Amino acid sequence: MSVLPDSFYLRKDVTLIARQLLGKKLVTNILGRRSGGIIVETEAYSFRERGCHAYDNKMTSRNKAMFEAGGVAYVYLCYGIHNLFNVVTNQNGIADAVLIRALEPSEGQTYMIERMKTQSAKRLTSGPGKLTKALGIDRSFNGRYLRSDELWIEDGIQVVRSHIVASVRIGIDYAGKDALLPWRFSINGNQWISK
DNA sequence: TAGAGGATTGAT
DNA sequence: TCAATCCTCTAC
Repeated sequence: MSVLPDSFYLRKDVTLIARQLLGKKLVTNILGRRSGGIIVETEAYSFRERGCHAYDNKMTSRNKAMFEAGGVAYVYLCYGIHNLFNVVTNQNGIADAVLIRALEPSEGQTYMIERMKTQSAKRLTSGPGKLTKALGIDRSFNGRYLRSDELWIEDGIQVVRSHIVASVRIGIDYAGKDALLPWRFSINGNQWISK
């Protein structure tokens, strides 16, 4: 297993990176409690379209991590309840990011069950707000380097192109015609995709 | 500085 | 279908 290099994130095509993140493994190691899973669902966001927090290059205190050079995390609070985890991409000053929407757990399920306060190993990480909770990711990870000791993404499984499904993104009706962009990517038939 | 609303989720 | 829940952004 090898941790993804900065060059993976620094590329300009955010939808290509969103596709290539499928099959990669997101891992946290918090206080020695290591857990992680294979990425099975992503969404691309770019400053060029209205679905993005940094649309039109507008920087705020919330989204400023998106303007960093690719290879850091952008974590923010949604609906006052859920932490959502994004991978920042592209060069410094260009606000593109990929939202990680679902994982297939591959290690540390015991810790995930504990964090989720559930008895069941089912659907632990099948949604953007759930996977952050299961992995222990909160807003203290905002701006964190993705090759750090507590958080990283490494090589996982190969996903062939024909198994990748593109569809419209979730919950951005306010984005007008940009809401119709097919920038949500998932692994066809995977059990862990969000509903 | 007040008010509206959100890249969600789980219970009803 | 709806409430939970609070931060962020916008308008005044």
